[in-house]
Amino acid sequence: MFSPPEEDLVHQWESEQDRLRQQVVDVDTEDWQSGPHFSGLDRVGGVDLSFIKGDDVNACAQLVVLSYPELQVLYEDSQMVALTAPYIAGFLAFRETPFLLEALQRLQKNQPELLPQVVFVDGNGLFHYREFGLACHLGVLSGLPCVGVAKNLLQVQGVYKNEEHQSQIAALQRGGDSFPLTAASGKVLGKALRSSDKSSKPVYVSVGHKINLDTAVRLTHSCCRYRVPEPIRQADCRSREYLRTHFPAADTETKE
DNA sequence: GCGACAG
DNA sequence: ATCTTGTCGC
Repeated sequence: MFSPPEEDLVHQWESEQDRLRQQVVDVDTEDWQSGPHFSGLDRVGGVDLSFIKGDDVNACAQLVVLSYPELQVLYEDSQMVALTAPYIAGFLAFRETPFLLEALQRLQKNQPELLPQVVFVDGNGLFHYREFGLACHLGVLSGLPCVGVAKNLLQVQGVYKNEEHQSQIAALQRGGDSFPLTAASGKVLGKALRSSDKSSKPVYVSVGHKINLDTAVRLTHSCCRYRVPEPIRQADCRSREYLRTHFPAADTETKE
């Protein structure tokens, strides 16, 4: 009768994820996705949030739009926001999505011609406890194609970071090589991708919305100058720089 | 108690 | 997410 507040919150969030999950489209829906070189794709977006050390409330929400295939920054939006939801593994979207959506809406209102045709999200999509990670959440709520790219492996649904996984990583020879992340159910939830020849540590790609897994993996590889896809890397770099210049040493603030 | 735990 | 410099390697 009196369950802990956080437990109630989690239950509420789980049902919300179950409801929204039915709206995920895990196949290609755009013309540019069919071609071998994504002809027709001109703009790719990237989103990220950066925090001030020791402050888990105030963050800089970042949206960038890059040209494709040049990967030059066409648009940048940095906005300080105050997060309300706590971070709970499996529910990252409830903490970050509202502010990423706001950034996309600002762009649609001010320069709709620059709206990205696909958005790279730092985090997972279908590769998730309940197959509805941040990339799916943002995709469904925005209606835009989204790709989830996580830098670390989430051990879910029977996918483990064991010796077998390590050997599969070792077998990735060149940038573009990948192997599937298969759930105990047999469903492929995502792929581990060697994003460049240089980086031996893979990134984990999964479908967010309106794109199929193999297209998502090919696209991710084509957007990588370094290990992390350029849209996400730029969003990360620029949001961190924003915090550096607007909140210099916010940690060692003079106190009496 | 121990290990996991996207960002 | 953030705490944190240099360092080993190509």
